[in-house]
Amino acid sequence: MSTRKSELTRAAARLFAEKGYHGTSVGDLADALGVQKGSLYSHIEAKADLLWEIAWEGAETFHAALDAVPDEGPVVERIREALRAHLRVVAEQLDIATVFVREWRYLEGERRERFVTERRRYEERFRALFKEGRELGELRTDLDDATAALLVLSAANWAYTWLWPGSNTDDLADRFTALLVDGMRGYASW
Amino acid sequence: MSTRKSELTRAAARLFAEKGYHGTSVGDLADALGVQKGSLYSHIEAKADLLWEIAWEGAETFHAALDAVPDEGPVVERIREALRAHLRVVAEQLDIATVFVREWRYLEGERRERFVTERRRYEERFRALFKEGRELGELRTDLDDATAALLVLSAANWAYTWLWPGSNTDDLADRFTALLVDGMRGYASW
DNA sequence: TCCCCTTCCGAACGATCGTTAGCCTCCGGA
DNA sequence: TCCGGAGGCTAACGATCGTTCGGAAGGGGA
Repeated sequence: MSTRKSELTRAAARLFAEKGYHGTSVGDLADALGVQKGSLYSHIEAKADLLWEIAWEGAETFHAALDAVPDEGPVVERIREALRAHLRVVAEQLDIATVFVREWRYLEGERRERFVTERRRYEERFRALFKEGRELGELRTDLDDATAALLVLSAANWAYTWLWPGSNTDDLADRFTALLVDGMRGYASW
Repeated sequence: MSTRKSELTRAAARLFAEKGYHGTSVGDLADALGVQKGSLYSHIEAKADLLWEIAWEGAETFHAALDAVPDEGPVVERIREALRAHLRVVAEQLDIATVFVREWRYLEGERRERFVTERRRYEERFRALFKEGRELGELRTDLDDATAALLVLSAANWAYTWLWPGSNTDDLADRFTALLVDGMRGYASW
């Protein structure tokens, strides 16, 4: 893939994240590259292609980050690593993450379905960790694992609104994990 | 305010939530009312007015729900009630909540600033609960209250994506609260 | 030297955008 | 009975939308 094409994709990610997909015109994209809008069609067939490429790249990036989490060892550690991995991607690829979380819904047709499937699979991978933790007894056996997973996924999916590129995401992920594991009250009060 | 005007606002909330503000045309709104698009301008001066009205109504609704939470009594109970109040609004006014959480950013100028101020104030009200809980010793004294608040606010802000109108939001809020208070590991393992 | 490939230009396309205007109809109150 | 205002219609406005097209510049490989 040529350099110019990837410049376009990067600019599109930035503008889609900033102004939304429908709020960004092909003219805006052309301006970002210092080029006439007609010229962009040497690189793409349609504006919708850009949205698809960015959203799909996001899916691949998040899945790849999760792949690096071992599938054995203490569950709490793996949850911590999974959250670290996710937040790291958000902070390092904020534009792509934003499109992945918020703008994907403007995908149409078969692409939309493919994306949704992949997104659901990603969330399932998270959920499985909590379920496993409960079943193995590493988390409390009466844990409502679906609710726990929902809480973590909410933090993960909302992160693009408050994370900024320089954040120490590992530290943040650890604090979230510690909080979820030990609770807000702690042993001191009981 | 006439009935017709409120019908328009309701339809706009639904369409903005479904297709996004920029993804919804004035023609779409007119279709929803079974009317020509020019006719809408008997009720509004501009499309942007609708976005403002809906977003602001959302702000008022969420604040009003939080107003019903007592400002004394056990902090954990008040956090629970605050979360209940929030989730209830989301489930009962899903379209408005969606605009409040996601579409507000297409507001422009002074309206945008006013909205952001009000939104920040809402989140501050949540944060204050956790801070108070820690300071009063009702939550663990070494609690990272900012992180705890962020976790709850993430769940609250993300809820519009998975809550559906018939959900038992009180029950859900209680499960979130219990999880946060007691943690995922529980006394059994320590 | 020639040729191809990438990249861009400039101009234009039809479609759709949000908004305005003038006119008409209907209905409730004076 | 008349009047006024609310609400809707039709038609059109200029602007902007995403996209197409023919041509041309430029550079690298043969």
